[in-house]
Amino acid sequence: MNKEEILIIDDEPQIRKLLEINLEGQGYKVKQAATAALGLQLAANHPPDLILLDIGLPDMSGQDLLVELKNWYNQAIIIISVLDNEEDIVKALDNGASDYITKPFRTNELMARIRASLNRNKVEDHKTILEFDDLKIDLLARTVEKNQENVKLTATEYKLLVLFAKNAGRVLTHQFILKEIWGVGYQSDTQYLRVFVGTIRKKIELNPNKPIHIITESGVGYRFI
Amino acid sequence: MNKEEILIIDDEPQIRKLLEINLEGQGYKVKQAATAALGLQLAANHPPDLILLDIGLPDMSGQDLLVELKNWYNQAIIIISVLDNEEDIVKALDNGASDYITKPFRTNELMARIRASLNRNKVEDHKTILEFDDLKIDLLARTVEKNQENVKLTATEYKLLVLFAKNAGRVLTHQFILKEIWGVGYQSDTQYLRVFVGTIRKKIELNPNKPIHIITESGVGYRFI
DNA sequence: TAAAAATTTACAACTTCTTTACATTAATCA
DNA sequence: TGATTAATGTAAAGAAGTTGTAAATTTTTA
Repeated sequence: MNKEEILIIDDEPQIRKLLEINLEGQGYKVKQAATAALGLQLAANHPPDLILLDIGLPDMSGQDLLVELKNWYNQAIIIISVLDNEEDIVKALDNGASDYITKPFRTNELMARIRASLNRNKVEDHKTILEFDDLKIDLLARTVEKNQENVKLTATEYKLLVLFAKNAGRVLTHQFILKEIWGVGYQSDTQYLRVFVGTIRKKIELNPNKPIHIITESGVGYRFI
Repeated sequence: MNKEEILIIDDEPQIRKLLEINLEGQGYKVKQAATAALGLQLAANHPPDLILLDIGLPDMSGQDLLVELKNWYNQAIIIISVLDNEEDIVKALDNGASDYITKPFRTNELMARIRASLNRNKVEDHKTILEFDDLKIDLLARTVEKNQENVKLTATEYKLLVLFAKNAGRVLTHQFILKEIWGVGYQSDTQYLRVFVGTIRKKIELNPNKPIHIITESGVGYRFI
């Protein structure tokens, strides 16, 4: 099998080095760019399987680069950001980043995220039956089963669950979810989300107090597994 | 056994070629059309066992062609679409498509879908008696029995019940049902549906207040079990 | 033309959505 | 760490939207 390629766009040489060593150790092929301009060029020349993008770049805002890339690059982009900049993270996720990780990061965790994102690329998101452990969603029949038993969801609950399931593993921001389900203009009604996530959890989680499917990412949104 | 025939309607030659090679490799007979007009003509001349229809055709909206075909063509139509465009897919399913797959697709998956659809056709074609617990529908004799007792249904009630029974387990939207039974143009007359579902329930359900066969999916449609 | 079926109307019953109030949990900072 | 603040979760009530039913009216069928 061919080595999977990962492009790192980050201005700090020591971070690049650290990532390079770890990623190559995992058997990935690594390319590097210290500036947004170079990163864009490398990505365009030979699209990698995944991009690691530092959101705080000197020559161009990482956000702009992200938007630029997302115009044509359909694979996973994982954002690297300093810890205390939650606003940037949320914005990046809204702009289509698939995941984020904060500096300083534990390399194990980053590697796991990378594997998950690469996997997701491979797995078809065109399936009509989505399965997650004990949970099964049949998009054609429009039915949901937990342990072979039919679960009755309202129209909105179903829409929400499907949105989560189609983006399994990804963090979806409140904003994004609200826009997708309720449309533009409801983006401050995060309370809806809490109520609906609550009712869905009651229906699909074995233990709604300790959800294993719909995970809360405090301050950001939710992640479905 | 005769080779099963599959008609491909797609304007991209390379997709057609790809499909042709794979399908013939699986032992199917393949016909091709690059335009909606030609596809319609070929289908009419010699109805294939299954149609693969690209929803983004140049000369005619794939949705319109789908509606056109569904007027007389009773077998499986699998939609191929570029975008994972929820709206288009829902619309296509409402218009009677049996399945869909988005480009780029893995051929293995498509082959599996085709086999499944062809199988379903066969089963449906051959089955002239549909049974669900205490309910028995004889399509040839055009009779319905509840606990061995004959149930008298009007023409519309019968059509509706058969539609439900043939799609047992999946949710049928109001739109879809109205189009199938009353035809295009009645798609906002959901009140018909309520009245008819009511009368059918009175005739086939043990307890019409707590239906076990025709289940309401509020805001969406009905599901038959 | 009479009977049956389909359509339409009106309203009751029910389900789902939204909102509010408050409890619980997570994040922050001295 | 523990107190404080912010974010999330839950329950419940009222509003809004959907569905069900009976019955009157129109259309079709025999």
